[in-house]
Amino acid sequence: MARDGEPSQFPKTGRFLAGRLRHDMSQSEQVELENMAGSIKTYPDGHRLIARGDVCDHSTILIDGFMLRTLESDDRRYGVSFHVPGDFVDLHCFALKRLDHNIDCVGPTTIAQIPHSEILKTMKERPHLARLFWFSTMLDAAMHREWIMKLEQLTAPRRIAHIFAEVWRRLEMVGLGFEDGFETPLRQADIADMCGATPIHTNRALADLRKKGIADFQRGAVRIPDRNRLEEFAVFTPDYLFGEGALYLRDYD
Amino acid sequence: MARDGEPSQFPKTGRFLAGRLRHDMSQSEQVELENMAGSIKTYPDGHRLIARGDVCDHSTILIDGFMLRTLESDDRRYGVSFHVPGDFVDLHCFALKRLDHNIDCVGPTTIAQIPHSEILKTMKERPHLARLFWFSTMLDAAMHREWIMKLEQLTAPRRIAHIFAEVWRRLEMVGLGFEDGFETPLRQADIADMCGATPIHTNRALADLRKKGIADFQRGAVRIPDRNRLEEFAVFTPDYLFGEGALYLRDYD
DNA sequence: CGTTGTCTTGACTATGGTCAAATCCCGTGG
DNA sequence: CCACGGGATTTGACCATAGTCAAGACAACG
Repeated sequence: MARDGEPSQFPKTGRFLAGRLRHDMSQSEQVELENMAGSIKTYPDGHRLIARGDVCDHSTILIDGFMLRTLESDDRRYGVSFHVPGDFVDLHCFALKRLDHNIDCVGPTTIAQIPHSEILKTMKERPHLARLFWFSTMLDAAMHREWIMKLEQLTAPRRIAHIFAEVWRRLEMVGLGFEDGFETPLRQADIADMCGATPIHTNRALADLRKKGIADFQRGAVRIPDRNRLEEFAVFTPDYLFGEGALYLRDYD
Repeated sequence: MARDGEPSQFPKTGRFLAGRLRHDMSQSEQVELENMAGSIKTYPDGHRLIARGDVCDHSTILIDGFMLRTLESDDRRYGVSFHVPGDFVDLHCFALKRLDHNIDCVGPTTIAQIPHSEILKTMKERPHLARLFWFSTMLDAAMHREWIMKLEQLTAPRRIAHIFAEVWRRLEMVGLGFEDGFETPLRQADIADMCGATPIHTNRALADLRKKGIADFQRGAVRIPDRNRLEEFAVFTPDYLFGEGALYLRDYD
């Protein structure tokens, strides 16, 4: 199943850009990146790795587990994006200095951190690798945009189906998908936060997906009998993930 | 009214990052940027500058007028973000190569374009300026995130109020706001596209804002009697714009 | 003046929120 | 092994927000 991203050779950063532009990284860039990453750390479910407004001097690569980017308002938490292994979750804050959002762990997670001084050095000495870093943050922006459209376009059951479709694809890109779905520590309340619905409505929407035979979400795993049916229901087109497809990049220059 | 951004000295790029990190640009960087920009062009209302999937070898700085980033699905147009003068509207595509979205003109617009070869040179020779470019794209991502939350959190009248509050502030940052509101060529249908509502519902929501005395949107201009009331109604906090406020950046390093 | 696009209004339906309560699930302690 | 407790999930009844279809008013422009 694992296609790209060699976690064995590069245990900390082997999944970075897997399925996208990893093929455009030279061996020496891959080694360089791996060496930039500091010691491996683990966090429990629900841990808030970074809070809005924190000044940060390092960025985090997610090795194992899942994370949620969140914003808070009126005592409610809103999910703005979801992260899977290989994602450079807060590279944004290298350019922004302060992060405008929180980074929350969903389930137990394993990470490594890269000091911003290393990234600055990369910008000065390795413009090609720097551009790949930039690319990875632009990928997040493209996913944000797609999600904005989907929030505007879709009803709750379809929004949830869209989340499932996207996460499944992204997990496959880093070698973590299964034939019939994927594993996830998400709770219904997390999904509610992610699609801006109440937990109660989310519950009914999940029941609807189950009844329709589109997706069966149960404690820790999503089973999807028919990918086409799911993606059609969710009006999901994977181009914006910049994997294979209409927007796929062969390489730079 | 104009605080930052000196369009006289730098007619093409003088508003870039005005109100944010422009103070962190050296005189030589400002000159360099201005020189990178090609000839000035104008486009009519509704012109689609770039379409999703286009491969681009230059990026556009908006000098005058307004633009809308849009995505299309099921024959409907969805606005994902709005742009004001000084915005580097499609710098994203330097890193992404193909753009995942469209760039549409709202009203007549004036722009200049910067070839990607120049930006590549900047990355190799001027890492500090390159980082400011990156910053400006991360600003877009931060605005996307805020908008995701607002879509999840707010009803239609409040969404519209939020758009007004944000656009007003951003126009002020580049010296184009007025005491009591701002001018805009937006139609009700555009606002509908931007907040994911039907034109009919948007019309009622605008009537609601008018009745409440929060904002009066009329052909080409928005009049806002009381900023505090608008921002409170919209649950608007300007931090995420990275102007003055909790997330403000003094400078890099 | 009529044509066209934009805006406005009305009546009805569907999607999602709120409050309240019941049930399920699983780890803990007896 | 079984009762207990707390979090997570499920169900029901009712209300609010937003979409749909249809039609009318308004304004700008020829």
